[in-house]
Amino acid sequence: MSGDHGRGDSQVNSGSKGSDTHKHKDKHKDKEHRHKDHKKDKEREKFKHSNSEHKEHSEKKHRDKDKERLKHSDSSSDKHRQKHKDRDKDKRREEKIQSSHLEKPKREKENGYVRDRSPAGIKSEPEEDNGFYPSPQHNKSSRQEYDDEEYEYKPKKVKLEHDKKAKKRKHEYDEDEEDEGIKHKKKIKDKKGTDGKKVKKEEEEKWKWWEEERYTDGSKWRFLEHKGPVFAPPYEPLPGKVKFYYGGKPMKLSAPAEEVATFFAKMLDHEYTTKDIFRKNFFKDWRKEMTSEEKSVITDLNKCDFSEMSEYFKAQSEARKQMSKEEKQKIKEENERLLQEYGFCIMDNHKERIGNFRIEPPGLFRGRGDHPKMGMLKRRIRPEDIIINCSKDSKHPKPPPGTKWKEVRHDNKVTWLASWTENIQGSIKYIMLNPSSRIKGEKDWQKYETARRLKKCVDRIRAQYREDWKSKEMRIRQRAVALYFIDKLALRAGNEKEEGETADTVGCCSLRVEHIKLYPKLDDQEYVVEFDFLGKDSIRYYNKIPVEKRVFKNLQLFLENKQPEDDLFDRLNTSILNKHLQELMDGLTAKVFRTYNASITLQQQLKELTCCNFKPVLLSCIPVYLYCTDRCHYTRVCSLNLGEQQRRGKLMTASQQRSYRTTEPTGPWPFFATTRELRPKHLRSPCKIFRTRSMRNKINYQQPGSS
DNA sequence: AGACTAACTTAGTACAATTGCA
DNA sequence: TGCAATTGTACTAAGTTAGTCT
Repeated sequence: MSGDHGRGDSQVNSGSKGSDTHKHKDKHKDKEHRHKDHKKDKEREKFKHSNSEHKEHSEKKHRDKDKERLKHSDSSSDKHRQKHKDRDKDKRREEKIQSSHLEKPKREKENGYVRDRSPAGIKSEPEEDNGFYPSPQHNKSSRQEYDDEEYEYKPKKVKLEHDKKAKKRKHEYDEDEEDEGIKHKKKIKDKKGTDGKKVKKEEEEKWKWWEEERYTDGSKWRFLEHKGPVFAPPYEPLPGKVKFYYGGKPMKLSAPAEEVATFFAKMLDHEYTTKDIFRKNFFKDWRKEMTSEEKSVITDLNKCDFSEMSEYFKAQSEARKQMSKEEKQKIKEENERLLQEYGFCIMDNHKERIGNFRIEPPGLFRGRGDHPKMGMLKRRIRPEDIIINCSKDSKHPKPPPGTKWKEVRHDNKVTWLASWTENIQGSIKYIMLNPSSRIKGEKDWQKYETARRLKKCVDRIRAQYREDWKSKEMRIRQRAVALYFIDKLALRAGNEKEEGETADTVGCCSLRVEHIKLYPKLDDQEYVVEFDFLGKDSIRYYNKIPVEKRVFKNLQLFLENKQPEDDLFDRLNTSILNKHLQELMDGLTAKVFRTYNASITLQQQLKELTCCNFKPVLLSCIPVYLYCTDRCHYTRVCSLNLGEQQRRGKLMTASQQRSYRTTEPTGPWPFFATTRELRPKHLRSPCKIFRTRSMRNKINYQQPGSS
């Protein structure tokens, strides 16, 4: 059964152009009407029966009226559509920014992997808080055997060392630093000197975190020390000769206004700056930075001439390209120095690479698709905005002289090192570790393990949702059809989004009537559903796919008496769906289907397409695409980021190894091959494996069947 | 039950670095 | 060997999920 689930999807990158066709005619007028945040009604009614009461929601009157007419929603349950749109967002954001995060103990859910609960709760007092992982060298015995049937992570033995002195830690840190820092440089040298032995030795020294046990108490670490983030360099005013003109006349701007103007000038060649929303948002925010005189003069963006600024930046970037080798080397060294100083942290007793240790610099917000906030000013983040997370007994990072952190906290239930609240959407941004870190790798591993468990019960789950297509209850039918789409078409869950805050994109649960078309017959196929919507990142999803008759009939039912802007699945949301999935399998959520189906597809395709008896595990950052000639579509099967060192040395980090595990049990460990090793001789003709990004771009623009 | 949102994963884009071809 | 094409990496936007509060 699993075999017949071909992904018939095709993504067509349409950008904002595509989205135009998706706009509702009366989008603004009717904002209220089709706001996606309205909550679905309490679901009580039986599909057939309906004597339920009609809840009144005055704001939704029109819509509710329509709903009332729905044959199938007879029972009453009009959607409960509570609006909160009109809330004062700014106020909320303000509050959000001001309110400090509360440290709440959270129950760690391990997706069902770790069932044991270690009694070793973690203590927060420095004297008692110095548990270190047993070092890998001394922990060989804890090596995990891979067993498909009963694979489980074992709980990490939590060794608590009392009173680990800062001195000792410092010592280890230094040692580590020396170790890693020198190692890194050495490695490069060795590479150059083709000294294979040393490299090999270093490979062996790599920390095999996956052979160790994991925390089971929900804590993510015992000890965390880092140097804090690197801030964006301060604004450097333009040289006097570079002028801004307003209405043809040169005008000297105040530094804050000039800085924001340079953000615009730097984007002048970009299509963004021609978009009305972008210009409007930019101008509004820019004016906030102006002095009152500037504000009184500069009233029309069209009269602003940034071209001299723009030319200046172009010249600068040109000059950068033309720099001498020495100069370039100097910059490289400086970057390396910053990386060495701020790019690593000590988590438990290992030095780990930080993913993004630089704070996002100020600039203009570039949303994707038709984002209502594009062009808004992303403000400069100051130390006062930053919450630092580290262990109490670590050497806390120092804020830049004369500044303070917003807060220093010690929450080992989370993985981030620093966070701040961003001003565009009011969301929180984090500084976290690199994918090669233990903490990311474990999570990744766990993800694939969950997918592997799904493999064991996917037949049951599919049988179940097929059965549910016949349910008496509308909500169950909707749930079952949605799940079928998620499984068959690899659609995303599709959360509801707050209108006006983001681009109008949807996923499965948030599909609207206008996003599908039903064709009882199309060409020589029956029961064809045509999907046309903007998904994540406003990438257009366009697909025509034949579905089973029952699904088709259900869809017809769901569409009855609905307006184009109404929800297709009006009795469903991601929360309902995921709760259901959780009951079907521990740890199962909608996204697991994507992981599972991508993995199984990769595996099947490799099996089908390769003729050597080996399991290639793709080892480079090159995205690999498999072309399924029978279905006329391409599937992106994988890509990953491999660090420079690994790439050069052809080493694979643990997390990368995990990333490439597919749902099939791999035995002790698969034979690894890189994409480069996946040569034509390994392939069955006439299959095609594409590995280039340029190919991906071609693929993305390709309509299904048009190849 | 729904609103809110913290925390984390996924994924596109820009540009730097590297490769490969004439 | 020089330049165009391709690939790698950093950055950060846009998702998902689950916990908590009302």
